[in-house]
Amino acid sequence: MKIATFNVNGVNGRLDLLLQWLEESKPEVACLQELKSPDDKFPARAIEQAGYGAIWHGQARWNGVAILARGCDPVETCRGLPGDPGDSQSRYIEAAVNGVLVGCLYAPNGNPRPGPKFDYKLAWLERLIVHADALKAADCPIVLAGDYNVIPTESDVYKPERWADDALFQPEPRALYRKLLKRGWTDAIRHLHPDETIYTFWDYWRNAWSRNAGIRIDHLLLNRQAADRLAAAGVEREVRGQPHASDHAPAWVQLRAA
DNA sequence: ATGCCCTTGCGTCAAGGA
Repeated sequence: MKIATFNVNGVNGRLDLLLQWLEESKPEVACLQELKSPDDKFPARAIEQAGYGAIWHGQARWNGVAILARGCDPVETCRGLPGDPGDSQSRYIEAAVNGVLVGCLYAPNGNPRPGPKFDYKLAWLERLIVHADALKAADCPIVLAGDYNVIPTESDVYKPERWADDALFQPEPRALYRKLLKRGWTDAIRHLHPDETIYTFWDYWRNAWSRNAGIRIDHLLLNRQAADRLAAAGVEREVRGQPHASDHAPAWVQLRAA
């Protein structure tokens, strides 16, 4: 079972690229972020014609997350990250698909720092830890996939000093990410490829793609049951190199059947 | 210290992204 996460940077603006990717990559489950689309503009018909059932939590202009399931409908279990009724940003959606619980998340960027956006990022990640703890009660494989907007270590960035002042690479969000791992979640890609240089995002600016000036911020975190079934994981870099591409590449895991 | 590039929206520039 292949589960992928892809920050599409505009689900309508890049619909053709998304459909082409679904056809070629054929994930059983696809977690999408940065839809940049309100709910009523989500391209549900085109995605259905591509063979995918879908649930989505959109928002005009920014944010927005969706879960796609090949040949079936995801069974929604949660919409919006719990823990703050005042949080109206569409950054979390969760569903059961063929016995696997999948959380699709888009963590806040947090820039500029310091300031309210950085505070919101830290509070959001704290809430994610609380929710992830609660999920552990479920006796099934769980995958928390998405754009965490956290560069975990110096190995995950082409030039650490360039990102030293950026919210993505601050000690606080990195500590929260480590806290998640310590509580029993496995960073699938790093687990299988401990020494490889792997990026999932390349800035549109400064020819970052052609220089391979990337960072790794899209992660798939696995609970114990999912980690026990982990067969392979990687990043589909070639997607980033296409014309009119998103600034992120899809990342994926392959889980063995139970 | 800032811009760089790219998206969306009732837009003709602003705001957000990372």
